[in-house]
Amino acid sequence: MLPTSTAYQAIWHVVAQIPYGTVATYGQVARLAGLPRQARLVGYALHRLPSDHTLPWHRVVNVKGQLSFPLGGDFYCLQRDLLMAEGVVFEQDKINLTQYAWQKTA
DNA sequence: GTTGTGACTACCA
DNA sequence: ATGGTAGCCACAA
Repeated sequence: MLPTSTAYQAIWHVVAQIPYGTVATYGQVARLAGLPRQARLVGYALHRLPSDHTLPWHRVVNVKGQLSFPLGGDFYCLQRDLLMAEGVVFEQDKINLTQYAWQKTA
């Protein structure tokens, strides 16, 4: 399959395409990036973002519609704020995926 | 080289 | 519904 660096770029490319005000799951991003079953790698790719990133990483959440951070943590609050700034509503620390999930570009 | 960990999911009890 | 387990893969120690 693709070299690791290329896989990261594919992931970043997909994340960059997530529309404003919508979210995608790690698994979905992995699939769209041509990396099925590698949701974990997506998390890793985002964790390993270069310093000059300008990527909407906050639009990627886990399949439960929750943030993959400890509740109340710094990253948690940051991601939540960024999403709320885009009009995404949190209900009980969760997002309604059926409403905000990214419609895969046919 | 092996082992453990992590911004994950799917499957099964 | 909830909780444990297995599969995935890159990376640090």
